Amino acid sequence: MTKARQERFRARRIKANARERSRMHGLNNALDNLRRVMPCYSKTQKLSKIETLRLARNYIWALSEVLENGQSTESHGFVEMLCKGLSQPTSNLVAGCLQLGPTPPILNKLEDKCGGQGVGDSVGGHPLSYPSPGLPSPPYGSLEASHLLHMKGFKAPAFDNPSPNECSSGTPPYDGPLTPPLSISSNFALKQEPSPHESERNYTPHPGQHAHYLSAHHFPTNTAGSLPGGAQSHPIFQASRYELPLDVAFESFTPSHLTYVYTEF
DNA sequence: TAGGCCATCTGGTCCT
DNA sequence: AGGACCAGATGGCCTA
Repeated sequence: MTKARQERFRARRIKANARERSRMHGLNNALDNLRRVMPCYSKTQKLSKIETLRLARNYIWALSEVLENGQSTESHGFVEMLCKGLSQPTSNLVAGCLQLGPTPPILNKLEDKCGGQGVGDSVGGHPLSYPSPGLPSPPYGSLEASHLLHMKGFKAPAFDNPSPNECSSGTPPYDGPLTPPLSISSNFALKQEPSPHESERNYTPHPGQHAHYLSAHHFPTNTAGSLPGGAQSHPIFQASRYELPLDVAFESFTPSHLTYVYTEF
């Protein structure tokens, strides 16, 4: 190879590198645009590329369920769909965002979408972006709901019993094993043995999992008064052995109650 | 310090 | 020939 040819080759390589850089920047810009329309968009706490794609898939799937089956965006199932296959930190982030406050950001986004600008039209802030009333500003509070599901052993039912008919309108093809489920850390002293409510609720414990139940002694006494319905009237306090499967607890108590319990421990 | 994530470089392949 | 796309390699940065 002559020197002149080497130089031509080098110049071509440099040009190709620049094009490749530019191409990747375009790809990243597109990915960033996608991040902006995802739940829990934050400039300071960016989702990774792979998590963005996974969340986008889940988001489309979940919104399809909303449209087709009328599922509530405030339901536990909606959050489960969003979190499916996501890493635990991302799941916690999403769950925390959607379970805090009176108005799910998703709803705000949908409303904004319908009445406002199109995606990508905004300047200096996306039309679908945070915050919504009652929600913390990014990076999403300190311990509150962003940690709410960070509890060892919690496993949402939909994650546990995957089946071909798991979703009436069709679960999106799953591209690999799930990352570890949302986990509830540690301090719930939890039991492996069946709960009295297990059969009633058709709740199936998971071998090797823990943190299945929440019972009265998990609630510090000074929080009892804030339980829904009042401490004495609430079933969890009516019997010393009364226990709630965690998924049921999540339906029964607001995030603030559970957060309170969690932080107390 | 290991692992995750990322940007960049590079060579290969395909298409125009 | 040159551009687009892709995947592997590499090194930097950050965090647990």
